[in-house]
Amino acid sequence: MRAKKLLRQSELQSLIDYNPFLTDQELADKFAVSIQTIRLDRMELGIPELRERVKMVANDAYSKTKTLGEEQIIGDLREFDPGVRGMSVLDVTMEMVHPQAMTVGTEHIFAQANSLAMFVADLSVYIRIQASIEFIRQVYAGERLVCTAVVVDPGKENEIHMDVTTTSSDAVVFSGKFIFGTGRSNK
Amino acid sequence: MRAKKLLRQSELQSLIDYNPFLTDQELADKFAVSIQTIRLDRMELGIPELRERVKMVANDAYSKTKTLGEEQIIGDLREFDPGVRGMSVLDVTMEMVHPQAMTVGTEHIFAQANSLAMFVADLSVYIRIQASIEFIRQVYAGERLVCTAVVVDPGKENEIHMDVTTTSSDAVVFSGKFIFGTGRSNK
DNA sequence: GTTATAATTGCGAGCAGGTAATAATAGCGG
DNA sequence: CCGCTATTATTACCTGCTCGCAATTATAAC
Repeated sequence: MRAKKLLRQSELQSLIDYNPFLTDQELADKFAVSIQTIRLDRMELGIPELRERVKMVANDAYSKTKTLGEEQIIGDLREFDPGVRGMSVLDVTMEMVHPQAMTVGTEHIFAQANSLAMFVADLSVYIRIQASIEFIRQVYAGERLVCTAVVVDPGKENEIHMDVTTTSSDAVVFSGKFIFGTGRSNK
Repeated sequence: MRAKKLLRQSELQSLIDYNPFLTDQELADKFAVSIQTIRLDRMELGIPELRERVKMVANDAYSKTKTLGEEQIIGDLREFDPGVRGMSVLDVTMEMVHPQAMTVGTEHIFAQANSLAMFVADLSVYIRIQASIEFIRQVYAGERLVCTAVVVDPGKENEIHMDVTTTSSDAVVFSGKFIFGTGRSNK
């Protein structure tokens, strides 16, 4: 008797982990058990009700897309000399890796570099951006990416040139040259 | 009177856009109006109830972390000829724009292009990627980005060359040349 | 001013997906 | 067979709505 219950509860746990959008009724059907049993199981396992689960997922997602959407800098800004140079640090989390390869999507590496460069250049609006970039090696979860952006040629009118390099424990993983066309004289 | 209503509705729209977790009661308080008015406004604007909104965010987030984490393609794959060419479509949502400038972060445009290119090249693992890219103009929420990736030089050993172009209603917003170093002979 | 029309507000019922509490029943181990 | 756990049933209540209908208030039209 006890075995059956434990089995069901562990399956319930992973079922809900996998799909948090299931109602108690649906779960009860899957296990051919009454809805009350499911509720008891949830209580014993400390699993909140559907709506709370959905809310949690939504909140997670929301704060995640917010940090990716509303801040300028992807990663933490560590050094900053406006119009001159800047440095940011990005810790690679599991969410950033493609599970099959276990490597970080290059879009994240690019996003860190690009956002830092734009922030240093103080460009929320651009006319045109050109870049020559290179991803030198793959990056794995747990690595700490240190990105440095330096303005190299403030000479030309309406253009800001910038060198951006990302390293992980002193090995270069990304480097790029950015040219921002601003449509304004970069005073 | 109609002016007041329209103003409130547009504010309501952006309020909910900004924070979908508000109940009708909370919204009614903010506008110093009855809860029924809020409900009428929501209906006229086609805004679903709180729980539906939360569910949508959660679903989005859920499928997003899945597509961004478990699939290679950011955007919807529309055409695909393995090793030859591919096309993907990405609808720009509010979450992708930087609110100050109302323009899309270039990292999203890059992510679409890069992931499509890697998918067409069938590269989950790379040795080195070089790219020369250009963001030609800014992109705003609501635009539909159509990205095309074409393999242009399958000649060289251990290298895949690819041209990637992103357009929005037939105007080019991004173009890039990617060179993937594979460390394998591309059969 | 006096209507027509639009906007707002106020109920009451009902629904989904629960919580909480309490009671009845089934199943098995000793 | 007794006792205990597991399961099921029942009921009341909750939130955040929808739906339908009526009443009131504000604004525009004549």
